[in-house]
Amino acid sequence: MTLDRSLIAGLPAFAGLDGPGRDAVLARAQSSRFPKDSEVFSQGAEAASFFLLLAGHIRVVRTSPEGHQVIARYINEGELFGIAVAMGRSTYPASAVAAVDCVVLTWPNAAWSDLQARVPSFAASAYQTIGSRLQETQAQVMEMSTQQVEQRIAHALLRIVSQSGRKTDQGIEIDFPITRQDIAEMTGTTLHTVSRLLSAWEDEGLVKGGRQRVVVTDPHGLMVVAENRRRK
Amino acid sequence: MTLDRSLIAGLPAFAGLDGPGRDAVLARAQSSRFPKDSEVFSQGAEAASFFLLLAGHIRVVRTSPEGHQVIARYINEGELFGIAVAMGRSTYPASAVAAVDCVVLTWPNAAWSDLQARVPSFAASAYQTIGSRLQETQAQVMEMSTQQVEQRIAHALLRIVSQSGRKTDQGIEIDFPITRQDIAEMTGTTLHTVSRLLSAWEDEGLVKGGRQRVVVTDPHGLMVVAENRRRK
DNA sequence: CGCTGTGTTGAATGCCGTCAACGTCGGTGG
DNA sequence: CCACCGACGTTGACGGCATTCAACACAGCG
Repeated sequence: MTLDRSLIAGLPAFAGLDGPGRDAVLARAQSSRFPKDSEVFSQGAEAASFFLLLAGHIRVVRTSPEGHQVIARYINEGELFGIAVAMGRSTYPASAVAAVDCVVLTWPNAAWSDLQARVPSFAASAYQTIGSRLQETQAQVMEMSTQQVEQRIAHALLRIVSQSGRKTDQGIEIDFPITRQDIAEMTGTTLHTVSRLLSAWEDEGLVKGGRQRVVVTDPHGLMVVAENRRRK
Repeated sequence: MTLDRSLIAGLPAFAGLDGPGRDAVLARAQSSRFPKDSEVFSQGAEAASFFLLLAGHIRVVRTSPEGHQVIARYINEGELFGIAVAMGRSTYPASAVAAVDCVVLTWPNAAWSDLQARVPSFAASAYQTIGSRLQETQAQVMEMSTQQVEQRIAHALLRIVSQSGRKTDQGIEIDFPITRQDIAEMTGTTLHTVSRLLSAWEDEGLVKGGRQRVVVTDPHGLMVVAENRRRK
């Protein structure tokens, strides 16, 4: 089936591609649906494909040998992911789990070198994606080295709402289900500490919590917390 | 001046390149010397060039707005660095400082797209470099999330000696000057904690310290510490 | 010979993880 | 429809690890 071009027009991965170029890229792709909590790919598995998220939200999870889980990032609509092939890897370094029902474009790795040659701007977009992930990850290392838990969690929340926020009359809401445990795994802390801090922030009117739900009611106030600028 | 080809034969960045291909790459490069403690490039500066380290050791340092420093990595001989252009960045995200006197190959960014087209395997090597740095950085996030300071420092030392170790009769020595403060900035801790742990390990016969000097005398024993497997 | 950078060590504080208990929501099956 | 159960969330108490504060030792260098 031919994909509706309007679905993918305007995505960064397709920026600067004319109609024929887009078609060349899309011709090799297959669209499929992943229900909530299903795995798109699995850590350590042979990397056979790379992906683009058309709709939904996906979390990328790394599990340590001892069984600790860390959420490396959330993938938003329009982003490439699982591009192990572009990094010269043969296995996926993490697992990708649908945070909600998702629609995903899938390319076989075999298409990569061909696409790279014929549609350079598509490959360039993939490389830039990797570059900005490296940036973000290094920024995260800095955060974990220099900031305390409270600032890290505040930053993490602000990052999520800026990328995946949905405006409501209460404030900006994270538009996928996220548990305290999830936030803990993003920030290298425990769900207890996250819960305590969210409760405290709720008392201060900065956020509003719910079951698998977080609404930032005062982004500016939360920014003050994130930069450790408030009087205690 | 024409570079001696033997200097760069066998580097990963030149793997799979025939003589003419190598020459095409080298023709655009310039070799220069950086004395100890000098900056090859500076965080935030306009990225005008990319580099390859021919000899010496370079540390890549990120400084936060509040002035905290973090050592993102050490560059070893034969590695590409400062390849902002391959990530689509216009400024350097970190500073590069010579840990010892260094010899560096420099390409102007303008050469990038040309080289990418004419010598694809050179570009591929650069992309793979970025890919493995992303990997390593994500592994570091996992470490910082799940392990305590003692294990992190042990891992960091083992990583350094495996990449930049020099065999001596005492054990494996880090072959560039490194302070306790440096180790602290690599692992997100303080020089005090590093000093305490190194002293303790010296008592146990695992390492041997000196001024800006660390020798691992019992790599296997240190590995046991790194994996938290020892009886206290 | 003093100064600066580096390293060591002790003592006190405090952040945050751990342990524990309980509360609440939502789905499921009888 | 209701009872049950598991997942998720909250809160208190405690303790340990690592930072912080402080003082000192030592080496290299001008």
